[in-house]
Amino acid sequence: MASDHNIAELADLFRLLGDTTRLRIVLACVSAPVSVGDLAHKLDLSPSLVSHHLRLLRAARIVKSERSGKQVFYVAADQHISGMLADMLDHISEPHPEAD
Amino acid sequence: MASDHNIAELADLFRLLGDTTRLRIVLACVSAPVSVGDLAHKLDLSPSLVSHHLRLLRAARIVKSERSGKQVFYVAADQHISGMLADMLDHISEPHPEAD
DNA sequence: GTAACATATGAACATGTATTGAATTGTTTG
DNA sequence: CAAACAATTCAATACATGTTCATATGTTAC
Repeated sequence: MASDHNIAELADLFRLLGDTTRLRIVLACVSAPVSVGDLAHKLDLSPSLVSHHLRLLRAARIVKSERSGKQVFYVAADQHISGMLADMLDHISEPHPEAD
Repeated sequence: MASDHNIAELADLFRLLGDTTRLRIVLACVSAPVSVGDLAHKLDLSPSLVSHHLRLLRAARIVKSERSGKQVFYVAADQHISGMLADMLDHISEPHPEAD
């Protein structure tokens, strides 16, 4: 079964991905590193907001960061994250059978 | 790529699973139907709170309900949900490689 | 029908958190 | 060193939501 610690950690992961803005940010840098500014521009968000969210995502090891000159690039932390997100998108895009 | 609608739906799913109490409830009825009272007793929660959460989970098609006499039994809505949760638990329980 | 039980709902409260804008830190270029 | 750019941090605000308690609905047994 699932330990309390695992449940808490899993809930943390879900909670972070459960915000539309944060999820868009993760999906935008899931396949290749993107700078904070590019993310902000691409998603029409303020750099400040993007940075706030990236800090949380980084702390949870959902993304990792790498500095290159003035810019900092973020990308999905590992294959687990990107693969999981792909699976979840598959799950969502499938037709929902009617049930109660 | 992921449409806005898909992103919103996926974020909803994650958001609902991102609460410890709700996640415990889902995990407790992932393999077999459990009544509201049993869930409350097993998880040491008030029936009211459990019912509130089940309503949200049911609306999002994460669980489905079936009445049997006075009791209402809840169980994971489909294989996608239970399989996804198993995968996620695997992901969490694996050791985290050190990275930045 | 009434009583007892199981579940659901409503309102109120407390807590958490997403967002914003200003100020700060870090980095490169002159 | 100063200026310009990128990113981060801080404080404040607005909003969402988890929890509680009281009340209501639905079901079975007497």
